[in-house]
Amino acid sequence: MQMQNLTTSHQEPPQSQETESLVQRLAGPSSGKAGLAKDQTEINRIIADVSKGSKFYENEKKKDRELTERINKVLKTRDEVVKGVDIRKVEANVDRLLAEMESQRDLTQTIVHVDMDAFYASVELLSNPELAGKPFGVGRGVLTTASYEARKYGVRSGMPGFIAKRLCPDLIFVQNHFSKYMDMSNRIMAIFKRYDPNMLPAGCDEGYLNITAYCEEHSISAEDCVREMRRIVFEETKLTVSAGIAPNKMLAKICSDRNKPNGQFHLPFDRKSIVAFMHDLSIRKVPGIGRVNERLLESIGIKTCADIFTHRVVIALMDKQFGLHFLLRTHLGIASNEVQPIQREERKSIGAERTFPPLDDRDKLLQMLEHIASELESDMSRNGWMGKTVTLKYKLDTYQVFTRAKSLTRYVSSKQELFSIGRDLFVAEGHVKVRLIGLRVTRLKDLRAPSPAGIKRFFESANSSPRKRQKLGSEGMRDEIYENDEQEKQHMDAMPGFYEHEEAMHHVNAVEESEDDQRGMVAEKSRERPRPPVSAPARPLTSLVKLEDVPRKISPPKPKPLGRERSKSDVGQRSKDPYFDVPNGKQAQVCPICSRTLVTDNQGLNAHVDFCLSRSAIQEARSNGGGTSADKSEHTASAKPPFGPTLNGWDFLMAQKETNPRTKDKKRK
DNA sequence: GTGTTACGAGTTG
DNA sequence: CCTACCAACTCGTAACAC
Repeated sequence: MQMQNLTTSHQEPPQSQETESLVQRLAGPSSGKAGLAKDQTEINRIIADVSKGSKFYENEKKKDRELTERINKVLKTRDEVVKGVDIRKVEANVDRLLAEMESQRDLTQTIVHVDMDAFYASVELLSNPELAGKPFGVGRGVLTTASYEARKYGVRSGMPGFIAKRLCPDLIFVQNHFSKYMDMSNRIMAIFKRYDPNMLPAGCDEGYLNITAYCEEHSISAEDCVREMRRIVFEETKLTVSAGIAPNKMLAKICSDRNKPNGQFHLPFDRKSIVAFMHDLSIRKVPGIGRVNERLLESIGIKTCADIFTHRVVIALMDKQFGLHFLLRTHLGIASNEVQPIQREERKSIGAERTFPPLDDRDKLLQMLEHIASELESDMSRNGWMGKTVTLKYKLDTYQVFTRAKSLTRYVSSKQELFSIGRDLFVAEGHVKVRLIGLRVTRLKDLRAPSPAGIKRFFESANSSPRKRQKLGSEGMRDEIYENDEQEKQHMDAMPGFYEHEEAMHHVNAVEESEDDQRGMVAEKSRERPRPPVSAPARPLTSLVKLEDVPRKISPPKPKPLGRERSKSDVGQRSKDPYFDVPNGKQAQVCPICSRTLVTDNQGLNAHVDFCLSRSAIQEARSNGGGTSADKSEHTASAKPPFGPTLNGWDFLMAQKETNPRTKDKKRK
């Protein structure tokens, strides 16, 4: 929902480059969204005007600049990488990969993505019919959603209230009523489950279903089935749903947007139609491609999924940056069609954070932090988690975000421990003016044993929605900090969707202790590792020094993805650039995909030597053993599609040629 | 060499 | 009048410590 407001730019006109792309950035997801807006450029202008000069704006400007820089590097890399390679050959190899993917295409499952129309707004409408036909937004400081009338003015979810008001002076603000949404969500999901008990909720207002079996059993067509489902939802709740029917999740999701308010779209289940469908599709529509990747891809000429094919050679040569595998699949319209509820075990972290009016009073901030620690504690105990790494996160009033982590030898979850660790981390930062502070715990241990009967584990009690509960609860200190906690409530209600559901799903199993798995006990020593001596100044500097002004030596820049410059803590450590660190190859060969030189080390791991792969990457690949995360070697997707792959580029290669028999052994490790 | 820690970036709803 | 731009989560990457 939100702040993708800062979409991207097209080739910015020469005049004021920055401004152009910035204006777009500040503007809106517009590019994608269906039928809104009178005149998007006018809207963009207003938004830019209103934001002008704010800290937020300045920060966006900076980020925009950084992105532009990053793009330039990408282009440069491209020019280098293209030199001297046999384009034809690369092309042929990619085409082979494509053919292989094509042969894996599965059209047997009927997947549906259902998506409620303006969910919160619709729910509000039910209890307040007065609002019918009027432009209104739900939420206060930040809108969680907007009625369709409001959208015509360019008002969107995630937009700050004051900007919305500017765009639409008559805008009515309605408060969030969270529990209502949750109740409604439960009712709706229950209906969906009649069609697929195994459905995958993906937020409180949407989900994926596999209706293959249902249609079969009831001898009904997919379209009729979905129509009926939508009708029933409407009859039972008076809310409308849109749906997409397709052979996999990605396509279904895109399709559900096609006839958005209260409609459905069925994509024919044949290769030709699918490829045609993808042909003109903006890559931005593809789940997993956000505003940054959109711009990155655009810079090499890719705007639509058809362009992926056109530029496949460059993508192959720069797999690392773009993710060949993922993009090829996208081009073909191939993605996962697996639908099943999220399993509890999949959770990797749990946290809490809070935004407030910028504050630099240490005591108040610590109070805040303590409060967050206690929220987190109850969240964790309520849901049965403990964890070994605690991460502090804070955002300066300049919107710059930092995280600081501390790992422990034991699992923690109590407020006391969380707070004291968080406090230490925070205090070490010195004097800072902050607008957000939060804690997150990772390396989790699940206190609720893997349930033997994993079936009933989801959704039973969705209203246990912890986050909200807590926040509504105990707010002793808060009043001291907040003039009125209106805004605060607003945050509480800000984005309930997904996580609440997940929590809900997790809620069920009985608590039972599992023995302390000591797997992670090893690096005891390393945890005690002192902070890099030089790093202190690297912290966000308090006082008057703006971060950008701090000389590099002292405050190294944030790493930039393409050729990472090394993060703060690295200052003064190694001096070589690991990015170009060439592994000690035992044998070299020609990469079958891109024809660059390929080095294979004595462990059977492969790397291209002209760029990208560092030793640690190799190490990681090695330690990854299974080759799941897509063999960190090259030619695997680096873009992380939310829809799981079925085959990755490297596997394919390996299967193709019997090279490196050892690779396999090693991988099985 | 292996395993671990730390931090920024990116996406989503 | 002023209002003042999210939260949760995952991933990739580099460095450290034995």
